Amino acid sequence: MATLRIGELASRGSVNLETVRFYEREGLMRPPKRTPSGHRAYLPADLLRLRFIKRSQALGFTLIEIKELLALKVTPNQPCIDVVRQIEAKELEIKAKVSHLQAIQRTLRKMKASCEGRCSVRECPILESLDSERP
Amino acid sequence: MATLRIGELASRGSVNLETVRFYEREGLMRPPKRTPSGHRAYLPADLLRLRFIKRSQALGFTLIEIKELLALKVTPNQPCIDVVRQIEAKELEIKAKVSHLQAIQRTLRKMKASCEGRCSVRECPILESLDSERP
DNA sequence: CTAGAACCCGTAGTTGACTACGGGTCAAGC
DNA sequence: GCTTGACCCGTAGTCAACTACGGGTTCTAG
Repeated sequence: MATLRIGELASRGSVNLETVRFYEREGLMRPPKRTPSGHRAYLPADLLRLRFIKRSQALGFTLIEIKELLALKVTPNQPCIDVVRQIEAKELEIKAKVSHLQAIQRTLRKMKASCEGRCSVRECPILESLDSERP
Repeated sequence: MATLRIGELASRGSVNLETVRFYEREGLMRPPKRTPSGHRAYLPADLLRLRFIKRSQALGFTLIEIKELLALKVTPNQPCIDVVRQIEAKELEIKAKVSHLQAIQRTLRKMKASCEGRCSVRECPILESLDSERP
């Protein structure tokens, strides 16, 4: 069947070739078969796996978490409840990040409202609030 | 006048002592006067400066950006327009981050809605979508 | 007077996710 | 047959923001 060399795999997965080797070292990509001369020969399934990694990453999963997700796949008959749990945990995490950022947004908006940009640096209320406001 | 040793400054600023030295190396904290034996002797203004750094950081500014903000303060008669610009740029940046995270949230919610956690890993629609959905 | 905390310094290690380097081998086209 | 590009490997460097280490001084309380 059609195998892919590492360069092909990398470009079809839109990642750097070194990244593929890195994922192999980190245990995210499985070590592929080798040609007699030692070059990596990937199967189409490996491209799927690479894309799985990139998509999970785009959803905010760390490489460690992705490794966990991939580990779940090795027992295909198990119920997928752990997958759902991972998704829920990530949802909570992202929700927390969003509220944190929104709190920052409110503070920045207040700061901007306090100054028109026409006062001097010495008396700028924005800089003053950075000096003295609660952290 | 009352000077602070580095340990005092660090604990009043709620940072690690090594962090203060690090900020000095990085040009964020000014090198303080020294006692005859070589110990750092900080002035109250240095505590303000340290807090300025931490507060700016809590608002999402990087150390490099904070250095820029601090640099603005050395010309106290200049208009503060650049301060306002920095705030506005950070606001935009955070807004972009929030929308990115919200897009992720929507995807995660859809995923969760697609599976009750009772199917098997082999056929779990969440894992399938991670395999095949657009990145 | 001495134990032990607090300080000094330069350097190295941490985290996460890559990315690059250098020196060597292999494969494909002309 | 030779050039050039793709691959091999292990190691080291990058970024940000610290944090720790080790070995040496100094200060302070009992």
